[in-house]
Amino acid sequence: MSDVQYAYEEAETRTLADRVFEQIQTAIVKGDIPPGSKITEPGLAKEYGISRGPLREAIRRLEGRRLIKRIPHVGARVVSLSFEELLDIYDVREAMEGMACRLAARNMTAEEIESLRALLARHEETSELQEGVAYYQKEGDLDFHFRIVLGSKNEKLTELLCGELYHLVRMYRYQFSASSSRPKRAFEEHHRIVDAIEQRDEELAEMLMRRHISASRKNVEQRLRESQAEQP
Amino acid sequence: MSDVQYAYEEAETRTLADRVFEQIQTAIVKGDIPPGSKITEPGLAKEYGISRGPLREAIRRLEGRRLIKRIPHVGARVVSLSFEELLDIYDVREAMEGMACRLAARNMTAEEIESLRALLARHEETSELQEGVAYYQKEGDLDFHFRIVLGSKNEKLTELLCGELYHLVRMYRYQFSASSSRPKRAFEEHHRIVDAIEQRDEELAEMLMRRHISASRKNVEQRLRESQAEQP
DNA sequence: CAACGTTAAATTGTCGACAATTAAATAACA
DNA sequence: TGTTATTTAATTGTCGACAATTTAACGTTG
Repeated sequence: MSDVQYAYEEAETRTLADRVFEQIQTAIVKGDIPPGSKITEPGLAKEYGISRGPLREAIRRLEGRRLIKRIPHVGARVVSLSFEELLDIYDVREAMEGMACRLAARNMTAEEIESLRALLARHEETSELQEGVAYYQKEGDLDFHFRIVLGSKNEKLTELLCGELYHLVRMYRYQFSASSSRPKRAFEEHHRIVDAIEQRDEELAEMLMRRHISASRKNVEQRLRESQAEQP
Repeated sequence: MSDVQYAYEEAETRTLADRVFEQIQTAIVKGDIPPGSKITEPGLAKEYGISRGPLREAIRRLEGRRLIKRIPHVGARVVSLSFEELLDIYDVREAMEGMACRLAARNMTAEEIESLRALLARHEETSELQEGVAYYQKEGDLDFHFRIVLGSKNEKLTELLCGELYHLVRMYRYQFSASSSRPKRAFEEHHRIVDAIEQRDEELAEMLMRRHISASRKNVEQRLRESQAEQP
């Protein structure tokens, strides 16, 4: 966590509010501040060693990013997604990442595609070693999707997906994690997607990505309904 | 501007920062504060009659919403989109509104569909009266799209489109406005979209919406390139 | 002892003052 | 006259104090 390793000459020029914004954001995304928690200003201010002014600015920025919900004169809480919202995210991802994949087939460089292939190969190795460890697999899965979004070269698409939706996905990655039979399927699907991108087949690339996300949505939906039926 | 007309018993409970946030946002979206303008804190604070504290919080929230870009120790500016970003937005809209239209065909109530039909009828009237007035047409066009997004009943989709992208569309509605031949076509397309929604034909609804947005993207792209060629 | 009202504590909202940094204006020099 | 230093002004960043509101704790009363 120390900044020492980055021995930049350019002295820390960022603002306190900016740094705390990122710290709180990663804390939320990593789960250190769980969904639904209350954000108390004096508490966090003391924790981060700053006054309430910059802290409030950081909170307002997170509010704009929809990671925090605020009620006037009452306080701020980390967002907490319902089952419906969790599933809603999949539909949004299907639409946007489908488009991202189409654009990636158009705009990715040969080097980027090759690097994507290498990433898949690494995943395949580690997943052979650690069977069923869905956690690592999930982070790797996001890496894959992340690169394709970047490959679209569409700034707005990237902002919305990487700067907003993926935070939520990471927050709820436990709920998002697929069943033990999915990973193998997912790998195959990833490979086919890269194939389509490499062949510059935009339509196929979009279709495969949409199916891929739609399939994991169905998977998660079923699991959610099961766990919901257990404890009503 | 007086709040007197709203004789709510619940006294104005919102925060200064909240109100100013909305005021600045609408000022930006309406063009009163044009793209690229500098936001000076003392200036706006005096204009809105508040201190810099709440004003800064409002700015940070707008920064989170990506309507303002800030550079530490230098200042904040209203975002300013390049041609590429302007076109990028169309691709994002094609993807998200296509999905919204698919979901609307699934989830819109009969009343909502009827109301949508009525809206189209009103537009047809006014557009017959005022030929070629692209401005009104454009606002009406957004109304149409707005309702379909709401009809999707997907909260995340609605947040991202209505709470983020549409602000940019409104900001640049002048550049976004189509050529004089488009409105007639657009009307027909709108009608077909409503038909598909009414028939609960999800695939067709999505496809028609995607074509609709893709067509106006092509239209705008051509116009942008022309005006770009005139003054390089 | 449950429900209500009152008081006390804690939290949020707002402001003005001061420090730090950047931008502008002026002066010095080639 | 044009360019670089230096000083000045303006703007941004941070803090602590106080007011307003909500939450909690407490005691009262039926």
